[in-house]
Amino acid sequence: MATIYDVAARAGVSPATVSRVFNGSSVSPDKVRQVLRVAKELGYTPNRTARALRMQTSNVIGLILADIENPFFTALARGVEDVAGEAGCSVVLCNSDEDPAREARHLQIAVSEHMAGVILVPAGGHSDVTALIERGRPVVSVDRTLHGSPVDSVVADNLAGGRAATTRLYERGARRVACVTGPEAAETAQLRSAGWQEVFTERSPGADPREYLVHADYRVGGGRAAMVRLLAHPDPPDAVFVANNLMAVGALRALEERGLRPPGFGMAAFGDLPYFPLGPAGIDVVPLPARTIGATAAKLLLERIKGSTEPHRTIVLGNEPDT
Amino acid sequence: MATIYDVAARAGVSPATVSRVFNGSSVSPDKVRQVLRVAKELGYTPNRTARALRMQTSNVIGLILADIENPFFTALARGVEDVAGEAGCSVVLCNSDEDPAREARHLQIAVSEHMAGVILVPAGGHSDVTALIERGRPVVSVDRTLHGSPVDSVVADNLAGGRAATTRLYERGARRVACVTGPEAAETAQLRSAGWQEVFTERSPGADPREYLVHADYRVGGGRAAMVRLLAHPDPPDAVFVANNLMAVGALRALEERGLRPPGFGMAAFGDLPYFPLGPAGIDVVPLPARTIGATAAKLLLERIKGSTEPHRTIVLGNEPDT
DNA sequence: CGCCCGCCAGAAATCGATTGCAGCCGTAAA
DNA sequence: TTTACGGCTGCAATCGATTTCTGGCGGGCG
Repeated sequence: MATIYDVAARAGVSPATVSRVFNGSSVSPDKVRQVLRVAKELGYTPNRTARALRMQTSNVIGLILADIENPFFTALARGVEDVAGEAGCSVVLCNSDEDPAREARHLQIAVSEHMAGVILVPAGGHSDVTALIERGRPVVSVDRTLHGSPVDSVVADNLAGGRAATTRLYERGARRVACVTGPEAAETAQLRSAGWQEVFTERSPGADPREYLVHADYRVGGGRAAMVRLLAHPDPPDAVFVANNLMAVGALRALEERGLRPPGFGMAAFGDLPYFPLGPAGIDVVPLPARTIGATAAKLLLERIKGSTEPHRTIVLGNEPDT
Repeated sequence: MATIYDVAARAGVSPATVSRVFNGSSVSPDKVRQVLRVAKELGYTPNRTARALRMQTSNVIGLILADIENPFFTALARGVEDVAGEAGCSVVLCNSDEDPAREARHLQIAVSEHMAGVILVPAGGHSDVTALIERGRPVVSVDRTLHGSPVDSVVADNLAGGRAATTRLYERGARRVACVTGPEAAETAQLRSAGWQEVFTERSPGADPREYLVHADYRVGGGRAAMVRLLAHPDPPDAVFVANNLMAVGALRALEERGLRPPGFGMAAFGDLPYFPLGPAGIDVVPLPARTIGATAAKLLLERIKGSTEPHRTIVLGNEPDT
């Protein structure tokens, strides 16, 4: 690998000059030309490690996802990449798998790799990002908020979405709408089911919401099991609001196994169904602008990296599809 | 951030000793204890950037994917992560989006970030990995082989899979099996359709294979369009072999729009359908062990990183599901 | 004609870790 | 008692870039 010294020697200048050529300080035009020519000849690229060490920062931003196999998160990642790429940053992606320990390890790496900033889907609800913050590295949380830390957040309107989805099911004639939501600890799960519950208590006044609400794990298997449980109720629901995409797939499977399917059995889902082969097919989808969430988060992060010190914001995006 | 000098000063030893404590050289037991205590007090973590600069290598391995939104690749990524994580390496994931230019940029970064090695889904068929190789950084290609470079490869048995899928459709009574495959430039697309063609010419001797083979882009939209074209044939097929998961989804949509669906209209797909809500539902799936491919590649890469100099291998994995 | 200022370029310090080399000390062998 | 040896330890060089400081040079102004 050609270093800055090789270029300097061959161009008959000092390393400082070469550095200045690449970092836009004042260098006489002929030396600029000279240096660029040699650099091209030698195939020189600045060593990012050395640069990061010296500058105490890099142009890499970290993106820590909770589940890399969930299309919602990968779409979000696309949004981040699009914006970051345009700004000349590279994105490195890590997978916490909803495990706070793995998340902590990745955050640690972000610090010691001098990443310029981090976009994080907090796994535990109490992720510790102080190490980043102390070093002036901005953090943006996405999909879920991060309490008690000075970070920006970008989330969907979970409460309104839950409400809207449930309302639509009732308007389509459902008598009793159940709810499959995520883990109790998950903020999104709470909000989405809270939206459901508001409408449920109003529209199904006699019934006990607790009997029609099941917490699962936001994954296919969990959604299926939850649906099975709901169908076993003595007075079973005739529609269901499922709080995320993967569980909706699971719930559909459970229904299918019993010969049920939308729209006969009403279903609404929060977030677009992944690669659903059969159009909407009677399922009400509350759009979740994954890509926009990612893009917005990336913009916020880049602003912070550039030095913005505005008060920290939580941006709640409406439930509209990605453009 | 506490540095090695802070620890050294506070523990009353030299930085060299601190370094040796963390890198397992001989240090007297009491100094070890002393250093570790101080390190914990100060929350010291070695600066990976500095270390990478000095050692000319890091324990980060790069994984460059062609399409991060394709569940096949994310499953593959999981396989890589599982193995690498166990070996104490971190994985950073990049997305080339099938674009050789983006891929080149990521490879460049891999070099200048001193990554220990790279696992690559080659985008163009002629990816240039010489920069890595020259520096002794191993590269493993996955899903597709990389001609002309000294790298290990891990691929699925595309030819056999194409053959098997097509055979099964004929055995289920199909009269004429069409094929939707990937881009002409893609090796996997060629092999899978070659498998199909072998069986097709044998079982449908009168017909011209070229009329029943469509190249598309390995994405949902492309699969749908391809299927539409095939159905417009004057003597339309009554079954189709689709060469990847996403195009199968698209093809299903096209069928659905015309009131067709498996198993009435035969369909076989190469690779598991993503989050398919309705079990197999009459679709023949050639399993593609995505996770195993990733895990195998990671093992090969780690061996190379450890210094193995065995001749380079191409591992062809059979079409069996992930365990 | 002399002085000052601005522009350009180079020398050298710096970021934080690793590591070859050399010195120190204690013990065992001669 | 001297020599040798081996285990610890520290000094200082090193990785490759950035950046401050300093100095040379030329031009404009008094």
